[in-house]
Amino acid sequence: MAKVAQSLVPPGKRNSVEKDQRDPHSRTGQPVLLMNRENPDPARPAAPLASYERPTLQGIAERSGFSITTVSRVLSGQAGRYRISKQTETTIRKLAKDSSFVPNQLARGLRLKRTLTIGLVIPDISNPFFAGIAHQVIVGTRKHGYSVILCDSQDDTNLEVQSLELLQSRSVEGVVLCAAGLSGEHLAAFVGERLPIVLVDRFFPNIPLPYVSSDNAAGAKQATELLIANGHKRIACLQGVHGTSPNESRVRGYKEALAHHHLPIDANLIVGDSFTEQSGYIETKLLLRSETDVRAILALSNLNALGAIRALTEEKQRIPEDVSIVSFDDTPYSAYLATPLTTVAQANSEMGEVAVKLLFDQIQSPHRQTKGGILLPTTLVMRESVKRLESPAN
Amino acid sequence: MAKVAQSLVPPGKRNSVEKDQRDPHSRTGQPVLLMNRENPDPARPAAPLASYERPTLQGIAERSGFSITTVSRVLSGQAGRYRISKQTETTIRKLAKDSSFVPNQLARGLRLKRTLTIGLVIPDISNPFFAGIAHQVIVGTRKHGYSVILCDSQDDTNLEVQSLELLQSRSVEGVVLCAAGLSGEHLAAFVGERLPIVLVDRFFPNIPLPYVSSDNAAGAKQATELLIANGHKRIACLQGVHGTSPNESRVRGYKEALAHHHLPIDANLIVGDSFTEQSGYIETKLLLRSETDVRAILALSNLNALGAIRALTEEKQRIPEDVSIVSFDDTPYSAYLATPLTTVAQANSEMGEVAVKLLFDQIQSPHRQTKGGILLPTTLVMRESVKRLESPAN
DNA sequence: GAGGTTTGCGCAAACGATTGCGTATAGAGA
DNA sequence: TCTCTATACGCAATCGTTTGCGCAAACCTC
Repeated sequence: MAKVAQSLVPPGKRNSVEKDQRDPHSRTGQPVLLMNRENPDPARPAAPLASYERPTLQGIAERSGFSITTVSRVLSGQAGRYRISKQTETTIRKLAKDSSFVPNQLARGLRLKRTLTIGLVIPDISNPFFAGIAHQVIVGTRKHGYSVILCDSQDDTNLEVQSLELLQSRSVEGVVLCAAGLSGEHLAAFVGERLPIVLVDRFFPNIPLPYVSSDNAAGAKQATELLIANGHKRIACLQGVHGTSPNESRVRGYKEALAHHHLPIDANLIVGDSFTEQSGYIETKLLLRSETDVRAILALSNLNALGAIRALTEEKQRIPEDVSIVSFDDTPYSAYLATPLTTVAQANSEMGEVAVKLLFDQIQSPHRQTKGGILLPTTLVMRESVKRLESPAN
Repeated sequence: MAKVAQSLVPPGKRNSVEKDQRDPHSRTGQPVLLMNRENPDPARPAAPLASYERPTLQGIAERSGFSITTVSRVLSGQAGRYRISKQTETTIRKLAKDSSFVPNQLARGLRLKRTLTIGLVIPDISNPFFAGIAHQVIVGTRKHGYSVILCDSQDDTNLEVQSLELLQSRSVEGVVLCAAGLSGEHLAAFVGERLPIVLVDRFFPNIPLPYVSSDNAAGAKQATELLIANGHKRIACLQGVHGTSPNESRVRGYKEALAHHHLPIDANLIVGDSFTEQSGYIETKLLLRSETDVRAILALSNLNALGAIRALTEEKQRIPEDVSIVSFDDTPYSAYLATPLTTVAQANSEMGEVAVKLLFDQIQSPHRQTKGGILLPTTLVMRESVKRLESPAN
């Protein structure tokens, strides 16, 4: 208590222990600063904290007269455990608050090997589907006291690997990854690592990383069955990127539904190769020209559906009178389209939530390898884009 | 070169300097490791790098026989500047690659006081408008070799301040901020700081921070004038959060257009208090009941417009036959709505780009205080939601 | 062969926080 | 007076990098 800066302590407290708490190295009797390795010339007092430098433990230590150690213990809430006196604690706390001390997380992370940071890698944050996931991941991790470094892989596996390495170099404690690419080969290097990873949306059968995704097969099956139940027999399927798990599962669900109802699977009706509006547009155009008996479309993404709608409108096909549509992904706009769209809604914010949970399970108990994955149910949102075919039109 | 791991160096090179480059502390003659403070017992060789620990400069140093210093210089590309021999460089580079060394950015940041990281604070990343900005910011900063820590402030000034402090504690070099709140008071504490901040979308006249936003006033004015040019005189304005700069500017633009055409400004026609669908819906409902002569609506956000559309549909008002609408914010869906929507498109990805530019201007030359802001022009996207009033209906 | 320059590299002190020990003091007990 | 035990705190190493000096050996020069 002796060397507390003058103004900070009641005069009555500046008492007999004065000398005792001086720096033991000092034999000269003159007041000497602690931490003199930082301030080699004892005659020159430490410069006051420059206003533009963030205060450090050392700053507080100098001002309070206590050691860095003690300041650290107080400010990291360990005062009790280390028997720091109430007096001292109050003094230091006040000083810290006054100088608005914020611990340097770089130094902390370096020493503790805990950065309270996770990484999030997303193919395109401006895609509302991913944005929803990201939102939930960010809010969820914050509840754990963590922050997130967000990387946009632009759906490029090279950038994705780069991002993963970058995140590693920043010592994140885990990563939520919406993977790009088909094979997942590029992720193989990361499975053995100390770095916990959780896959979201897309996963890879040959890569043993835990994942959360939608039950895409069930969703697509249910959607297809809705169309079948409404009398449709020839149903086109506008698909997305071949080889990705969501796409393959959806196509599988589509086929299963047909098979289950003893309907033929016509490869000519399964078209497209990208989740974009373009692909939906072009493939629908082509379909309308070649296959005149198609009166129902299952679009495997919202953008595919948008493209289909544009093509149908151009070709003067009414929805659902001429052509019925069911689309994957529900959006805030789905209900407001010219024909409110019947959709398969994915629980994307839940996906974010579950991903966070899986990740923190791994972070908190690194031994227990969480393998396998979780499939979240989809829900079919009925609107007005499916017409009941009364007559056996086809 | 003496202590280079055997297999890594041509035998011919292991020559006379053998003894000289030994650890000078060693008087025993036995081979002693460098950095013996790390390995206090000279008799016990360093354990091989545990496979689950990321390699460090030290690991490479031990394996190569060179000092940490030299390894650092090679791997940070300073070999030339410090005259490290080609031989040595190759050896070290190979070793680094083989052990897939990645520098620890925490340590690097601590030492260099450069973290190559910026912060991005967004009210709600799942909002497509903000997501678009975020995307551009992330991609843009990556080009500079920076990563971004993303915080979702959930439109709460407390969380926003917390986020800013968190970012500071993580030593980010700058922040792009889509601010919440009205006054910007909570940001005052950050203006004098070392931390460069760029405001996006919302800004505050009393807070001297650089900003990028849309020229909201001009956009609203142009939209209003479009309605006026089509014969509309009583134009309702569905506004958003009062007091925010975008809202106030848009309302101002709306009023200017009316005034410019000598039309009365009726306060009863300026309604709403939030950028949500709810607000648009409710206010439109109320308008339709009280003001029977309103045949045009200017919605100050896309969600406001959506709410209005829902209300109009419910009330059997056709768009644009009965009521014309112009909305702020263009979305991928705007063209696909029941009535394709005429909108004021904001250049949100440009906003992200400019924000990045302004921020890096500040980061790279901290002296030059970039004050004031930049307003990006909006563009009026004409579609079919505005009807020309031929007769002098009102 | 003495002195000067170039080459090639290492020492050790930072950066800011944490923590296992150690230690000086006060008070208690004998 | 001496030992013993809480009490209240400090020392110094450590996390992994970077960098200003410094210092040999080798090569040049006259």
